[in-house]
Amino acid sequence: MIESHKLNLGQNHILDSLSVAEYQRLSPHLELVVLPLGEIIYEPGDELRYAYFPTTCIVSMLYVMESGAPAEIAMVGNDGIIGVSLFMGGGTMPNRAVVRSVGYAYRLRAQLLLQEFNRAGGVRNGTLHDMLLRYTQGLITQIAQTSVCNRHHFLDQQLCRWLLLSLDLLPSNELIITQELIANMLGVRREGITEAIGKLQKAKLIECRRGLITVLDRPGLEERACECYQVVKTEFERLHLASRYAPSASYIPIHSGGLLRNESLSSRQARMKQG
Amino acid sequence: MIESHKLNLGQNHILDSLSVAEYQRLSPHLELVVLPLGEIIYEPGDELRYAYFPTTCIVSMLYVMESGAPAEIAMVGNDGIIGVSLFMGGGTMPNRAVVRSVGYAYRLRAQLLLQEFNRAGGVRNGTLHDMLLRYTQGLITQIAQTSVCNRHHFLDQQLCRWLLLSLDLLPSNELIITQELIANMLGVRREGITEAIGKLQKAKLIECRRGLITVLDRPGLEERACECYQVVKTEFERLHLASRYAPSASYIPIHSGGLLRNESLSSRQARMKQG
DNA sequence: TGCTTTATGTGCGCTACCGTACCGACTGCG
DNA sequence: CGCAGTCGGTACGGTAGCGCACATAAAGCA
Repeated sequence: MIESHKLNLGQNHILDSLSVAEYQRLSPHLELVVLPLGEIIYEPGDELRYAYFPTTCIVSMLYVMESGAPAEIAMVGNDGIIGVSLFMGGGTMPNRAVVRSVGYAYRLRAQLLLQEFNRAGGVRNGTLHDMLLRYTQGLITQIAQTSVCNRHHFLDQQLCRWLLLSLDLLPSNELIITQELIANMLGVRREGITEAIGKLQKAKLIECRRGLITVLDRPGLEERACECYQVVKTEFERLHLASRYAPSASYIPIHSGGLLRNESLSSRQARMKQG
Repeated sequence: MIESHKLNLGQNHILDSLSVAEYQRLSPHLELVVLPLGEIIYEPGDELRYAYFPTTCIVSMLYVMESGAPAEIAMVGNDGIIGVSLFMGGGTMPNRAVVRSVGYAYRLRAQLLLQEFNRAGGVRNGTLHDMLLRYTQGLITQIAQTSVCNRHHFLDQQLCRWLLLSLDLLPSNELIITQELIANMLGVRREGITEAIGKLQKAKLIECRRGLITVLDRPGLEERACECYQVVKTEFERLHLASRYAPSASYIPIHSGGLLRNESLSSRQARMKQG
């Protein structure tokens, strides 16, 4: 699970923003790990032993209801960190973090993160302390906007928002995920997603195969999405938190050829379906 | 607007938790102010000149959509602070903060808050820095749970949650608010609220007059509410953030006789209806 | 007092999404 | 290859909440 310390380094936005001194202190302790689809980073109430800085993976923060039905609170990729409760002081969270898209992440022992977080002398600009809090503020906006979107917008608009937010965390224009999982994330029926995807396909915005969605027309998606996507994206840019992959004005589609395709999609996803 | 520095002091949970040293540094700069219904504390993008520590008022964080329709993201009372963006580093937020229930709050110049926040030596336990971050984590849970609730639960359940959360921020069992405003907060039709309130009245859980809701049976409300209320409340208690008014196990109803009734309900509320 | 404003209650057709059921198609595995 | 398991498409009745249009009632004001 643990790979070279050098490979792929510097792909997480928070790590990229560290001062030289901080980076030198932390980098020896950063371990690059692969996070497989369905891996649970923490459960409600779990004390974290590590914080994770995703580079190519995407992790969902899910609330799992008493009924067992999950709902996505927020998604975290190479723009952020998993383990906010560590430095925010709560220690744990009442939700679950689960890997939604295979990929790499750097992990750092909780204690070391805290040590660096609390180090901060007088000046804080550009420090880890500063970046982590700014990221957390961005997270608040993402969560809040999800709430608004849940209430007010049509499912196909929500799907556009969700696709775009996911896409911004990925290096290609392909999303490896089943409709059932999307339904879980958005907290709706699987059939509803089928219908919404059908609409987007008819509009030539996306193209689908089993467990794979290819975005054909990103600007078209943005146009069709509700305001929520832009609100979140603009706020992240303002906070200097935008993902390394997030395109701003112009957009040139990339074809990865599915480099990080999941080996065993089905078996892994079984774990994610329920509590 | 500015009242005695001593009157009513020590009713905000964050201020109450400060160390003696911190309290001594800050208290000379805390101004007790009345926040009237409908007062806008900040608009999206506004740089804050003051942070506010509510004691008896309730402030809503609203997102105002492009259509002009508002939706409540979170509510803040004597358990928290208005002005999270100050210490989180973003400076501004993409939402609006508006007073939903008249009352008092302590205000503190932004610069002084930041100064104290950044002071923190090695030990942080029990400091303002610590409390503010822990509160912010609680806020995240509240926002996230609102999102889940929006998606999954019936309107009358959501109303129960909302009533209970509001009640926990108030010293009596009376809520001074119109159905129209509740509808705005929950992001639904006014008629929907009328219907939901009707159900709760039939169940003898509440009693209503124009612009006034009296809670008759709190345990009944809790039973009828969805899990979301308990999740938020439990998390706030775990983080030592519970409002001074929030009852835990046992509950004895209080009759204030409507001490802080709004003088001109209607005119004020006109401002809140739209963008 | 009577008039105006504002809050609340009610009815009715509409629709986005739900719950359920079922079927075909793709994929991975022996 | 053929089978089993999973994924995706479709259909259909049900319903929570919407949009609209009024009616009623309570509070404020002159």
